[in-house]
Amino acid sequence: MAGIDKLKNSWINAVLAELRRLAESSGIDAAEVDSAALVPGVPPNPEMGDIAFPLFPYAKLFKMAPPAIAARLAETISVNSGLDGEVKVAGPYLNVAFSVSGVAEDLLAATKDLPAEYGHGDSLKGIPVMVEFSCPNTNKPLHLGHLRNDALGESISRILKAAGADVRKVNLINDRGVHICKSMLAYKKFSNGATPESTGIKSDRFVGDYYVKFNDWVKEYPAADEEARAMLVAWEDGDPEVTELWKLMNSWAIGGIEQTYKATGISFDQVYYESRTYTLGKDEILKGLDKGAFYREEDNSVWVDLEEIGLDKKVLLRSDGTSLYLTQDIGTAIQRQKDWHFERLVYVVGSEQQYHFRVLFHVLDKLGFSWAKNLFHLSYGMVNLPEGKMKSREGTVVDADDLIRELSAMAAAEIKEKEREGEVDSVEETGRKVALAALHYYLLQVSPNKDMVFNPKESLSFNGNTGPYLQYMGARISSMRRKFEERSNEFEGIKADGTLLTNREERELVKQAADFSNAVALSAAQYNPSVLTSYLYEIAKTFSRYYHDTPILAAESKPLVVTRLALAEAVLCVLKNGMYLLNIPFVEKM
RNA sequence: GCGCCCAUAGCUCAGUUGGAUAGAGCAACGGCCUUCUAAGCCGUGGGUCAGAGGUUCAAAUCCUCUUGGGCGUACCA
Repeated sequence: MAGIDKLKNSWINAVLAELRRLAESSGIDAAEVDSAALVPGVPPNPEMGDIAFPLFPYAKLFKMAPPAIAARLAETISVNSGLDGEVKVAGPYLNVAFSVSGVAEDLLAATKDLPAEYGHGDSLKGIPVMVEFSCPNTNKPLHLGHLRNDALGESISRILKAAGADVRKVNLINDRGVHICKSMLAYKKFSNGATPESTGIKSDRFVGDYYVKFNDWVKEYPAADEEARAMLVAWEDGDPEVTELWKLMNSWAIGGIEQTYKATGISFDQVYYESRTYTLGKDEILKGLDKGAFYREEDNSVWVDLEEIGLDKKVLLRSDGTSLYLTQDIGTAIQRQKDWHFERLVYVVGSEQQYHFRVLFHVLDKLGFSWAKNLFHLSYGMVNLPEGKMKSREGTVVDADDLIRELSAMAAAEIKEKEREGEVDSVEETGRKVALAALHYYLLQVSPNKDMVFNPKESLSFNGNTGPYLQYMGARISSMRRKFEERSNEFEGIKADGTLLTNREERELVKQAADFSNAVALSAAQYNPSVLTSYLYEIAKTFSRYYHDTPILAAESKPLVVTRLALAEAVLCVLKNGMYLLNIPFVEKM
């Protein structure tokens, strides 16, 4: 447990002990003091203390007004507890301003040399968690909606891992179905053998363009739909020519998508392909049928009755015996459990599929799988434009590659405008990293379950509550470190001393930095990276104010320089590790 | 129709699980670059937390209803 949690706990125990003492002296059974009712908070401003105990819940028991209880506790608590700290009565609250020097010492020791594990915890220690995300189609390139999915999936995977879980990231590529055949058909009809190489078009976009062509074509030639379906049948029969084309176009689509993953820092431990999983699940359904979990209709289709969970009924096998999306997901989940014994499986999938996952989890439970209770749908809302939904028909879909390219160019232009070209290592590379910071922060600062609005103009901002702001603070501290290194001989043998950190911002920074692992744990428990975006923005802002007002390298004594720099490095450690959890690139210079 | 989700400043979003005067960024206005990067710092204005009831010492937060919006409710994925 971090120093700050220990300190808080000892004060909680001290207040409880004091409450019991007060009870006994008032002729009340000390067992009547409800420890669960004592929920400490944080005073509205730091001058009022570091921890607050609202005493309303005890008014009834003591038949005293809360301010009177606070006053009585304050009289004796310091002496009885032996704890070091200033106790302040603020109306019905008992506030404590404790000494942070012990916390500061722990913090400076724990963050020395910027260990990448600082902030990691064990709230999910050893739990194998599989996280599925992205799941693209191979008929078109990624768009803004995928970027939210990818950002959430990658970030929550990193967060769960930092909370101690054993995480396995998996993708399920939707590489079969009639939509793929549509691209293939249009390619056969219109390409004249063109390739991504011959045209210089990014390969997933190249495939997507034929999907668009198909949709134009089918308006004039409705039989194209029928031809696409026929092609799917030929594919399922293993027709060599169709299979060959399918392989070729899939390799283009997937190759292009992988380039985008690389550009955005997304990766997977294992990739599943729907072309190989789409027949799974059938046997399991038949087993369930034997056990009486499902029932067969006269037309031979198999159904599950969902009345137990307040829903209707759902088909699991078509009358011709073939699988559906749901059936495949059942089979895939079982297959994954065989591949890797997860305790939890998190599906990062849009909120429009909530119904699907309720059914999926329920069916797996009915089939008797113990792990079915730990399946979780991390449902996220849609990304809309200021004008409304993105619509491919109206061409308002924001392409992922285009967006990243535009953002990167804007960031690069900003670097030039600020005349920092000579300072950064590479304008292009730094611009790209700043762009990703803006994008990922923007997508992750919103609670996942909510729909969000993406305004292409405003969202591209690099000022204020944004990813680049975090990068900027990191770069500033990095810069200070370099300057310190140049003069390090002046400070030989001088050690950081936590007791020197006494001003308001220093105390705040110590407390905030010490709280990092709690923020990580909370973020993991809630499957919500926005907990971390808020936390990091707060600490960055505190630091920004601090170094604006307080000289660090020019502090009045050498021990103070060393100590303040160590504090800055503690903040840097938090920023760096925290940004990693949000997939926001760290930059030494910007 | 039924189910799930959402509604907080002009705009985009937070709000630590029910606690102190509801916060931040953007936008607007006003200050601060011979001093560790001005992608910054400080300040001003801006709110009936959609509305109405209820529970509670205490509600943006929990419950009910109403209004407005989104998404589902396929032998599609």
